[in-house]
Amino acid sequence: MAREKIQIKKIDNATARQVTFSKRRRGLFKKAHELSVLCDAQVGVIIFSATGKLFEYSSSSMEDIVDKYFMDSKNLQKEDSPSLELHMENRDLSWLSAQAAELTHIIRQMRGEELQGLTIQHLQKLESTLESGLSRVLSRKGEVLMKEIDDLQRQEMKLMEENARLSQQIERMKTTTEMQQQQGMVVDSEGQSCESMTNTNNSGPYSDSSDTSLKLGGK
Amino acid sequence: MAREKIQIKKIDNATARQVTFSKRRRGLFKKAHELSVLCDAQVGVIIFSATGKLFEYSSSSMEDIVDKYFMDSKNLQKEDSPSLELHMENRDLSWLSAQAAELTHIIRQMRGEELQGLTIQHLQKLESTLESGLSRVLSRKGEVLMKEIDDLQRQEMKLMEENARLSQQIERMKTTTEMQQQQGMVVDSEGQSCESMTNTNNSGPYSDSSDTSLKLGGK
DNA sequence: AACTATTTATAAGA
DNA sequence: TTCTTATAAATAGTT
Repeated sequence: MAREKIQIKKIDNATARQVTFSKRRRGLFKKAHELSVLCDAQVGVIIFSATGKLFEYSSSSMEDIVDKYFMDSKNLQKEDSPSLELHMENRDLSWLSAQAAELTHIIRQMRGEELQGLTIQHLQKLESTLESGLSRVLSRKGEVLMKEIDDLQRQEMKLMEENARLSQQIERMKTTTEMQQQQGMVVDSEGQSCESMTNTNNSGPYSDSSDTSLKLGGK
Repeated sequence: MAREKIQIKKIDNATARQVTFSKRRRGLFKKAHELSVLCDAQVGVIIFSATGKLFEYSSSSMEDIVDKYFMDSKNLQKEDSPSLELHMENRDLSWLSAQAAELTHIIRQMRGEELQGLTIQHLQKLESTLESGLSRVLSRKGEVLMKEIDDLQRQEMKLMEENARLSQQIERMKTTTEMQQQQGMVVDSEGQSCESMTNTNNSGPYSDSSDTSLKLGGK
């Protein structure tokens, strides 16, 4: 709950996990204590770290609390063969399932489904939530598009510079070739030199356009 | 931790104490759950309210945790026995937790939060979802408002008709009274006879209207 | 139950 | 670990 929001899942980094364990353990014990005092309740907390180390807090004798717990929970176990363990599991599962169903329902309502039974007030709230969400999405889209355009412009600049460089190079090669020809040096026999000749032919004042079209074609 | 700082001592007001108990109990369980997931710890919390009611949270079987606790606290060996069943339980739980987290994330994105990293395509999709959702909500709101207006208009009509009837009745009663006065009938002496006289006076061709007025009075 | 003004808890960084 | 600090969460009092 700070600096950045975190997902509630096992922390990968072992060191960070240990640090968080210490901090949150202290926080949990503090909260447990406050609850016991503020509301005159009996509270017991047992924690085993991943490495098996025990930590505990209890507002009164842990033994008393646990004894009382088992007396109570035995009374609750009447009709079922499933152990207490399964009870817990089912409770947690059903709680989470309910949670998920609730969230799904909210999403559906945001999509404009399952609106029956909503009061005008609810609809109004939904409307403003959607409006602000939409406006944020639009704004974000604008940002992303602007960035995209910016990137493209930079890329364009780079390519133009590159083209200019290439043109210059070709210009220089042409000059060299001409000088060589004037000096009676003719080199047409081999493939490699022929290739360079072809490039030379494409050169001239419009050589940059050819590069651009290649680039565009590639995209 | 809000509005005003409070001292950590028993809350005097019983109602306030009960409310705080509910709120903080939920908060404590949530924190316990987060600690168990984030740090891969086993956590058990037992709470008895001042009235003796039991509340509990445990990341796995409370029985296991308590057993382990007593083994540990008696300085006996510590053991690790994550049964297959527990493994399954944790898997299911974490799956559902992940599900819930995913749903929450979707909702946040629909509210225009947590949009970093979304591609233009994603943003576009989000935008159209929000737009169609918004338009459905607006349309539903329109329906609800129209129905509301319709109901109000019907009610208005009813009331106007009723008013007309009542006005007529009063008009007639006035006339009757004047006629009685002209005939020299004066009846002002006793309470009981006066009452019966009144009833008698209300009888006749318009006795049904009196029923209506009584009904209105009762509303 | 829902709403906020505040207080707390705490994640990341030093 | 401890301290700091920006932020996320919890929650006291209210409606």
